Amino acid sequence: MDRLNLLSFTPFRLNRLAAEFSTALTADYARFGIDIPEWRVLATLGMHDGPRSANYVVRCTRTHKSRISRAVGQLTELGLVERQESDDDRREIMLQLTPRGREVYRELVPLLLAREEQLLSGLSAAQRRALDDALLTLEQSLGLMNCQP
Amino acid sequence: MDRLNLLSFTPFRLNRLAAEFSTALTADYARFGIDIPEWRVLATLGMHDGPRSANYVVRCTRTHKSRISRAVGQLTELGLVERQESDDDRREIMLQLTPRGREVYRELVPLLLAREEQLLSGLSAAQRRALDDALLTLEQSLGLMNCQP
DNA sequence: CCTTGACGGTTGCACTCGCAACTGGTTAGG
DNA sequence: CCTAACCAGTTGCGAGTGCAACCGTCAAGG
Repeated sequence: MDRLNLLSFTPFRLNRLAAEFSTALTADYARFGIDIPEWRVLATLGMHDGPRSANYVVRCTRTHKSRISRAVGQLTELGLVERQESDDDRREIMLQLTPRGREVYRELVPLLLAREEQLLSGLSAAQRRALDDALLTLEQSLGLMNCQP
Repeated sequence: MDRLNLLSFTPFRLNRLAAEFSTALTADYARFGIDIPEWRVLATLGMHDGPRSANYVVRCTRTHKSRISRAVGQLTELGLVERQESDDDRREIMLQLTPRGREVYRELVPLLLAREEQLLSGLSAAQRRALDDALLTLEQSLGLMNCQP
């Protein structure tokens, strides 16, 4: 076989599905004036209680540090995130949600989970488990799952 | 549960995996001086023998027409694709691979299939079937599978 | 100490992309 | 016919992104 069916080519399929999911979620972000990179910062900080360094967000989300830096700038401008330099390493910038940021997070999470549910609604429970399993295996084999502080 | 674990949030996971796959493939494209959108055009034209309209590529790949237009421009400049206006509808631009384009396609396909295989190598046969099944169901439920001429 | 290399974060720059406006061509309806 | 709405494809423009260079800080070794 010297031809390639684009529609069954996994990289293309993942790309297209990811794009579809992203644009669906954008509707929810937009309500709060933020976009994908800002959401990633918000989500990472929202997962924990204490502050986390910008670099931690970079490692967790596997997003380029310049993108994170600009997203953080945007979020502080919106008053959702606070920067404060670390005591033990003055290079690090520690980030944490402001009360308003925590509030936005709490409002946003159910919206996004509902959106995810809607997007996955075509899948049976078994299919979801199988998808989750396959994605996890891929993530591990590609080394995407290390997120230690 | 009022928190969201980003690492198990499907849109994020798809996005990250897709990005990982894309950058892996870029190494192969780059050898021929092309990038993702150019590859999509090449792949779509390569799947068939006769010429196809630019709009057909747009519908098949679900890529914005401006992106396709510029990709086609790039490919014609590289001598891999020929444009010719259609006889029965002079708005349409019919596209087809040049001999050189077909040659590049034939060289590129095995490289990309090998790369896909490498990326999926962590999955068992059953996992691959399950992944394929889940992706297909998602594609159908999102209406991504219509590609008629 | 001082130097050297590494690291966290920011920013200038070039590039790509999506949107919307536009061109030229087609179709339908009065 | 003629006009109006629509369609295929192109392009100008603004927004966002990745890269690389940069700044200030830290840690290791002489």
